[in-house]
Amino acid sequence: MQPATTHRPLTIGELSERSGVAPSALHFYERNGLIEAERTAGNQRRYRRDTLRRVAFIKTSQRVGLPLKDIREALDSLPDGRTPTKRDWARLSLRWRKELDDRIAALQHLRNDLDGCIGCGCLSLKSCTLQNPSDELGASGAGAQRWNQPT
Amino acid sequence: MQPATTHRPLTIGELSERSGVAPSALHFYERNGLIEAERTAGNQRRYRRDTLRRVAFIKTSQRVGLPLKDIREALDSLPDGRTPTKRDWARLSLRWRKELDDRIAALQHLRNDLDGCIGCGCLSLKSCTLQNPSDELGASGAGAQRWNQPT
DNA sequence: GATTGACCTCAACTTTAGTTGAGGTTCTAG
DNA sequence: CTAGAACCTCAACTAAAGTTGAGGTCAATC
Repeated sequence: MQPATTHRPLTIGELSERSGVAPSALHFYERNGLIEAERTAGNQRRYRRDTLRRVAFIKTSQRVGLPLKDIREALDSLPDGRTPTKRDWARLSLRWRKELDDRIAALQHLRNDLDGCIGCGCLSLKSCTLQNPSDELGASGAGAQRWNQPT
Repeated sequence: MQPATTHRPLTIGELSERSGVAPSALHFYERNGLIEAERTAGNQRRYRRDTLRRVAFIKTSQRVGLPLKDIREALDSLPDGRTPTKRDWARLSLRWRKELDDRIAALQHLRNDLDGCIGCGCLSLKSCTLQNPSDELGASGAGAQRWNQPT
C-alpha cells in the first residue's frame, strides 16, 4: 500500500504546480466547465487526482490548436460517474490525431503553394493560389482537401 | 496600353471586394499602420493599386499563423518611397517559409509523441513527452498561441 | 436637384483565454 | 494560539482582431 499522501486530493496550489497551469487559469477552467473540484468544510478546492490528467488533456489539446470550447465538448464525452480509464483517454487522443493530421496537411499545402510563389513574388490576387484558397482551411473540421491546384 | 480605369485608385468598397476583406477590417488595418490611403477632396479613401498586394500579404501571413503585429513589422521593412518590387515581396515571403517550416516541424513532433501515447492513454505528467515539451514549442516565445485561421 | 448608395468618424461591443487586484477567510507550523 | 502562507469571490482589466451602430457626408444617377 502506498502512503496516504499519494491519495490525498490536490489543493489548487499543488495542481497548479504539477500541471504548470496558473491557479487563475484553473479557476477559469472551472467556471467554464472543463474541470471541477470538491470543497473542504472551509470552501477550499480539492481536486481528485485524475484532474491532473484532465488538465494535461486540456494543455495538449491547446497545443494542437483546439479552442477550449471544443476541448470541453471532448471532455464532456468522458464517463460521468467513474474515473476515466486509459481507454477513455486514448479515445479522446485519437481525435487530436485527426486534428493534427489535418492541420499539418493544411500547412504543408500552404508551403507547397508558397514555394511556387516565392520565385515570382507575385501574390497576385488573380492567379496566385495562395490568395485563392477556394477552400476553407480554417473551417475546423473540413480537413485539407485539394485547395492547391497549381495554376 | 491598358484602359485608364486600370490605373484608377481603388475605393474602399473595391478593395474590400477584390481582397475579400471587410471594409471595417481595412479601417482597422489602417488604424494599425498596416495599410494606408490617399484621400479625396471629400475625405474618402483612395487606395493605390499595390495595396491589393499588401492586403494579400496580410491575409496570407495570417494563414501562416502570424499575428498582425509581426506582419506590420514585415511590411515596415518594405521600401518607403517606391512601390515594392517583386523582389521585395519575395524577400518577405521567405520569412513565411521559415515560419511554416517551424510550425510544421513542431506539429509533426507533437504527432510523433502522440503516436507513442495513444496506445497507452497515459498522458502522465511525469513520463509522457506530450506533457513535458521541454522543447521550444511550449515556451510562449516563438510560437503564436493561436494557430487558428481567421474565418 | 433630389435621392440613394457608398462613404466618413467615433465609440462601444464581441470573442477567446485568461490575469490582476481588492477585500476577506482558512489552514498549518511554530 | 497566532502569524503568515495559501486560499476564497467578484469585478475589472488585458490582448488580438475585428464588428456594429449612430449620426452625418459624398458622389453618381434619374
